[in-house]
Amino acid sequence: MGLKIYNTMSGKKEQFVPVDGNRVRMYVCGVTVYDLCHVGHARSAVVFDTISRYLRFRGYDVKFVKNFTDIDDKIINRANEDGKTWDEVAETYTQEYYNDMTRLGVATPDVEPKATGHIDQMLGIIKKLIDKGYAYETEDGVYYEVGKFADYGQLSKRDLESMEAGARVEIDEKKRNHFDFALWKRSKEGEPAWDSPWGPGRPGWHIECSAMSLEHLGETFDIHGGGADLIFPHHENEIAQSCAATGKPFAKYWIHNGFITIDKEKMSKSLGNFFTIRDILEEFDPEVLRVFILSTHYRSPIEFSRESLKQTEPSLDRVYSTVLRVSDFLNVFKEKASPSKYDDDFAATTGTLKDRFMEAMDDDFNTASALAAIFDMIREINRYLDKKPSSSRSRLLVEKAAGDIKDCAAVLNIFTKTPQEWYQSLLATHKADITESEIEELIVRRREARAKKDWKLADEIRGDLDAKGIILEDKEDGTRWKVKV
RNA sequence: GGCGGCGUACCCAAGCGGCUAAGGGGGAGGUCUGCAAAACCUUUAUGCGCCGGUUCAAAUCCGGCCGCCGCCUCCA
Repeated sequence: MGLKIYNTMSGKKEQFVPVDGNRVRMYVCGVTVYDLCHVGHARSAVVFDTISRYLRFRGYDVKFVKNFTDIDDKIINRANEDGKTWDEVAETYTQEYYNDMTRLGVATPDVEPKATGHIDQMLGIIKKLIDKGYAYETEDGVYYEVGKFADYGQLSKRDLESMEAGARVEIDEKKRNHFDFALWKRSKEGEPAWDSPWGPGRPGWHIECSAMSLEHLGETFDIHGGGADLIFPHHENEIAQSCAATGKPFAKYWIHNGFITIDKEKMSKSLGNFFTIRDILEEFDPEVLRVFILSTHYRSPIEFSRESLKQTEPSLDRVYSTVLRVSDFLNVFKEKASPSKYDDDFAATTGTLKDRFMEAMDDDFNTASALAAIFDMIREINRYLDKKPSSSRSRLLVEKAAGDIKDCAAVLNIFTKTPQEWYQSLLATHKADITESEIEELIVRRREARAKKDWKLADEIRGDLDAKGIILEDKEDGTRWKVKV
């Protein structure tokens, strides 16, 4: 079978075959560091983080590059508004970005190039494009002439004529075609500038990705990703620049994630209908957001709401509850019985998890279906533990099943906490009006009451805790507290 | 106007021609429990926006219609 990936270029799922043996080189467009990230950015980051993790899990030797756009108009505007310099703004929001990503469990890519660190490479490409006749100079700077690139529009499936008809942009007389785009912008007085053969200025947006992918991954690489809104013009323009400059194919597979919507509309800065990552993480554990994102296929839109996030919480709780149950089982395990048919049945279902998980992930990274495989296994474990197994095989079987779940969950980078950490996190995000030690204290008092069969007091304590969102579970070896979800 | 996508139970969501339409949440009933909780069991879509068509067979393919969204301007 093997891995299949939906390629925006062909509009179909294709068998994934890397350009160079087992090596996979992928480039993902990162963020422009001029403001805090919202959950739309979180989705893109989580999706490509998961894709890179799965490729590694699949045994590929992955080199993952994700850039920072640290110079552009939005950054300059922000700097002017805040009375800071452009690089202070970029630095501030780069740090904020790391802050958010760390909490979301998004691994740091192998290389995180910055646009301003690759000005020379950009100038080199621009020069090449001018020499080859793909670019021209105006009084504003240097522009790419889209009409010169025969395949222009191949990714976004559009042609220049039909775009002209619907164009809503003002016509810039200095450009030969209004879809021609800036490679180099001459700086105005007081704006940040770098020296170039065309005068002091700054790079256009698209050229940075061509330069950084070329520098770190070479002329042709495997995967290029980003949000679906980057298909046009950004990725179309990257293709035009890179292919024209190198004469080689650019990226082999184009992967684009769908949007997060609010009231069916795309979440975006300009519409103002966004939630920042940190606002959401005030109210929810990061894994809740991560599972919420991965519950939907990466290309489909996700309607965002707190209600949906609240619906996701119990599903995580179910997993942690089982994890706790498994460790309790292993801790007090004593061999008593001989192997039975329950063991055989459980062994049979246990063995299928990874296969089902991989089958789902192989099918264009179907994380929703992959999660279902994990939940099925959670049920199987619970079902098995309900039988109070105690054969010599039981211990190994449960350990194996739990280990498989952990392996699969590691690809999605979820269920990484201990149950204790999970409940503590819920205590914090739910803003429960009680501390852990207060809960422990009440549990002790209730235990004393129960020992005296004072059910009235015991139930009163349970009731008080319940009112504060805390649930008690009486087990053979003591009482556990959980946060109501 | 051009191009792309979406519409599956009370909610979220897989499914891409063929086993009883995954999985999670919620509801109802039950087992277990001092009472609970958790867990498990049963149940909750003869039907997948609507209407036709192709096929032995369609949520899945084709045509039409309705509703919604995205890109074409910065945008993950």
